[in-house]
Amino acid sequence: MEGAYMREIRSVERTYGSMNSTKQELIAVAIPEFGKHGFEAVGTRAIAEQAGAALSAIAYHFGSKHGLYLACAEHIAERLATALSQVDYERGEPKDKAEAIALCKSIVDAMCRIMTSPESEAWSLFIVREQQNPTDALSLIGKHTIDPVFKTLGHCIAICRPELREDERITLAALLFGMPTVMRNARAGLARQFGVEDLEPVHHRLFEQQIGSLVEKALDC
Amino acid sequence: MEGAYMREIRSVERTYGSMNSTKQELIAVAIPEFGKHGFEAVGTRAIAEQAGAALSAIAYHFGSKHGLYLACAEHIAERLATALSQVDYERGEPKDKAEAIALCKSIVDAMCRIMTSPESEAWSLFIVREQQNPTDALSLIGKHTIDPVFKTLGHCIAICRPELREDERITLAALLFGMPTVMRNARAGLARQFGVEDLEPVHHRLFEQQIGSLVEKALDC
DNA sequence: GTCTATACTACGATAGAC
DNA sequence: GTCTATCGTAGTATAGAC
Repeated sequence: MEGAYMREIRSVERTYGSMNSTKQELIAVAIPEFGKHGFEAVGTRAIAEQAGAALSAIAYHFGSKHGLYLACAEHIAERLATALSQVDYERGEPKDKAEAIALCKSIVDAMCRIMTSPESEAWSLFIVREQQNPTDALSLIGKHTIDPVFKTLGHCIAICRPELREDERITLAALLFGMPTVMRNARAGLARQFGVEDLEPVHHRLFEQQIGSLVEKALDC
Repeated sequence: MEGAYMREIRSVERTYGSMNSTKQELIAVAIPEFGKHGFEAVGTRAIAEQAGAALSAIAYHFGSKHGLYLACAEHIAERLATALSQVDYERGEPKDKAEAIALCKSIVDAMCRIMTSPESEAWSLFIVREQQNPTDALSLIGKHTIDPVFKTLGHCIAICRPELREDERITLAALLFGMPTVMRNARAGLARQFGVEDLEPVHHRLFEQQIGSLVEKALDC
């Protein structure tokens, strides 16, 4: 569907930059940097240089370093929303236990993929870091995308484990939802346990399997 | 047991400083600051001021800001080791499945307590943060205290779930061990779900319960 | 062992030329 | 829209008095 013409346009955009290429380049560079080292640890000069832009470009496009950070957060929130919405809408309301379990597994699976896919590696780090010490707007933005999924998870748990109170359901939902983040947060420690430099796709698969079976056990009581 | 004499000594120590009171005060101030805001975000001037010491005291006692950070890590590693060793040694080798499950639960419970106790709140934040982007010496120090516990966990899992391969056991151990950290890492998001400003002891108890039952389900297949 | 004073570097933000 | 140049502030580190 994509002819040579469009490919050329895109190539030109990449090479010489049109529209807001600097703006987008700054965001593209900043996300992995903020994710890896944290907001304060990253300097505006380093970001600008890596993006091939002048220091003042940050102030021009985003007002301040913090503005750039927020722009990164918004960019990630959009991507995350689309990644999670795929799961939500391909299935209807779960009617019985089996459907509820399947839906939960697909949600947790989606989280696993988000946390492990190399494409999204940069911003999964960003999210985890921000989740740990939430700043103003970002937590609000992020929650707009996470809340509906969380609600669905709670609904499924209510179907599978009707004996649980609401606060117990919330707690369980948080645990299931949070498990995929364990492999992100404890990454360095885990790599040591496996005797490798860094986690590989094989280990991600192992995690997905174990998490999946744990979700089943948690719901099929 | 503490007479006026000792109280006076202590008062003198506080006021004029003897031995290494400034040194210890600097560590005591730095741990929660580094934990809350991260290494780069915390200023040496702020730490010194809060500790009632001069800026140069940091350079004198620890060589540099990074030296202070390492000293904090060592201090925490000691405390963590004692907190976890209580669990390890009060029980012998687990001989049957029931004993293994009980030992696992006590380990995970200990982690929960470490993650939630107000006393250790400051350094649980520090640990989680460091675990996320590990720096030189600290990860080595921390692992010396965590590895034995992790090994015990793997041993218990081998007893309960003999059908699992070694890499699967490691994965499961990491998940069980990591669950208590979920409530730390996702703290802000969780508080929103519960509709409170910050997590309260009630919520911590809820987590401990749900985690406990999840551990049982994971092992009692 | 702890303080004051200071040198040096790097940061974020801004002004103004093109 | 992007650059260069510069301002004020803050961080680390050191020298020297007490």
